[in-house]
Amino acid sequence: MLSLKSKYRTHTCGELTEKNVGETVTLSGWVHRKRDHGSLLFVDLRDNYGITQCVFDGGDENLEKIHPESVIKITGTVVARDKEAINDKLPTGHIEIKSGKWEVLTNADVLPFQVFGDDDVPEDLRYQYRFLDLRREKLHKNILMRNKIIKWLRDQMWEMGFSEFQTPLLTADSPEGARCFLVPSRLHHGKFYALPQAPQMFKQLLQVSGFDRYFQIAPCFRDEDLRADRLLEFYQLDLEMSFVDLPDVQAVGEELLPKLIKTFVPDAIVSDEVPHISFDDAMLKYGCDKPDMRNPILISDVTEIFRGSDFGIFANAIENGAVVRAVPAPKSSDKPRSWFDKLGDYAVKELGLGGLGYIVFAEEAKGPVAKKLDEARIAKLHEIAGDNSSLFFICDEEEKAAKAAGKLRNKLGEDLGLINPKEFKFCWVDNFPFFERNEEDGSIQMTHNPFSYPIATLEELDTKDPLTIKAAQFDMVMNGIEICSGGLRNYNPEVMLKCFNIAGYDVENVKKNFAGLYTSFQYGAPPHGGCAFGIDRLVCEIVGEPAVREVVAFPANQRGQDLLMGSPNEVSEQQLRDVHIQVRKRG
RNA sequence: GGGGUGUUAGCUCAGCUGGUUUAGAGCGUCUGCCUGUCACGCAGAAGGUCGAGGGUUCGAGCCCCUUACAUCCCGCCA
Repeated sequence: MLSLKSKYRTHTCGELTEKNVGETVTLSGWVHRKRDHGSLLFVDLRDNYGITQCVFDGGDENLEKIHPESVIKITGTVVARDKEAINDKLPTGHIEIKSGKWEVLTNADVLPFQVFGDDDVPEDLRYQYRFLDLRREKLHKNILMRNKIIKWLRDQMWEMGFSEFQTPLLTADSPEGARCFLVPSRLHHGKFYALPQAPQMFKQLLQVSGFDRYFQIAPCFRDEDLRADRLLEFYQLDLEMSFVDLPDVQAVGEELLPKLIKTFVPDAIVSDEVPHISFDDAMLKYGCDKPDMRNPILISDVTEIFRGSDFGIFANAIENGAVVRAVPAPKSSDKPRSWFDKLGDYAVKELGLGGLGYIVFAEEAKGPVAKKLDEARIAKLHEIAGDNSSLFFICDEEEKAAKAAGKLRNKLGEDLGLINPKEFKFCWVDNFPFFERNEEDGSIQMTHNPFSYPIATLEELDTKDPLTIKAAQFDMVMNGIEICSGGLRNYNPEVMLKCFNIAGYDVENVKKNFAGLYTSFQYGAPPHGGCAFGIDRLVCEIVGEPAVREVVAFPANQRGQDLLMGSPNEVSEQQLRDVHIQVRKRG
């Protein structure tokens, strides 16, 4: 390994121990903290590798005045600390540097916020001084962890026989999905490059090119509104394989993910099995397409129990096509009235429901809904809920009811403490519908990206109701977070044209929008499939950060600005002229 | 584009139902003291257009309206 020694240091700030006692050493780093006792001065010196305490016996007037975060070089002798003075919190806590000489390398001004400690600091200040923020312990650790995870993932992919590729960042706008970032072309008047939303077509072309197994730690760009878990530019572990069926692609995820968590979260309880859940089942039982499998609550459809009952609101709605979904809350029968009222508020405010009906199954069935139902119906509901539980009812049009029930399931799981944060559970969600009906104009459109393969023969595509056709497409979900999406690709030009045809596109359109890929399919394309893992989100889960910006060194803020570099910014008139652009007036 | 929450010292926050003349505390900064601290301690000082603008009121940090900014969510987006 390359030595870390230089004219600035003989050791790092994290490596000296009792073994080094008596040695004369030189350290360089940031003044983390000073403790001034008059004629005795302690300086904690920090670098990437750790913190070492330096003592100036007799004090030092000049050093006392220096600001924290100034960079200094200290030469001194390693001495063992007295027993009482040992600091077990530091790896170097058994020794200290009895200092002779020191020298300022660079001075720091008064800081806009403290590097030491874990004070809350406003986001905009943190971004404006990201280099200071990155010195702080938590963020510094997160970034180093990300570093290790990416190296580990890359090693795993190599071991599994994948080859690593780079694909263009200046490419063409692809017609589906998110908005692209555009880059004007200087050489081609009025034309634009687009930054890739993902290297989708390139990785497929690499399959057609015969490379068999592709992977890339790929930057992806999407010009959409941001969230805590979304960035303008983010990274995916992108992979693609030839001559595979769905289970072959999924095997990569099953091999990779549980092992990843076990490697980087030592106290995690990781379940190796990755159950398959169909999209329809996920929407019914979990109320979303990314169920958190740690949550034991299962949603039931109880439409038939309420049909024709005396509970008029539901019975009438059912006649008009609504469904009723029941969400059980285990061991909640002793909750006070206020708990139920709060959930009712939540349902109205957050879920947009008219209200939240419920039955409490204590000694007897209680609650306003129970009064309206006969014994037989109550017995059936009791069976679903279990003893000492309550059952919440959501009645609405199917998709809305399912989604609201899913959100309630998540909230109950959290509120009732049913989720163990140390646990990591996975599942596959598959059998997504290939087509869906456009709510606005009633037309048939593709649900997923246009590259996925239908689970249907050409003949079935011709004869079956398109809405019943499923896609060879899957998501991998970890603890309720979608961490991977993939599937088999549509490599057969005939099938591809048929699918586009059903969605209302003609041959010319396909040839135009997918020119390169479509052409390549005319010359022998292997059956292929692949997927992509969201690296930023994975790192978040591993280090326990809810926000993806906490695991990226230089993220844009929620408005897509980089306050440190000042992007996006205006450019000169000449630069605009070079790329043949005129900025329109606002409004 | 829409909704929730927030904005008081460099930073974190308190400030009751609108009414102690001078808006408080901790951290940081500055000055002084301190030989065993490691969140060092002690004494003192500086530091405020209460985001901005308008309104209600005898009186507004607090109530109302407008607006800016931040953040989280919906739409959008894998």
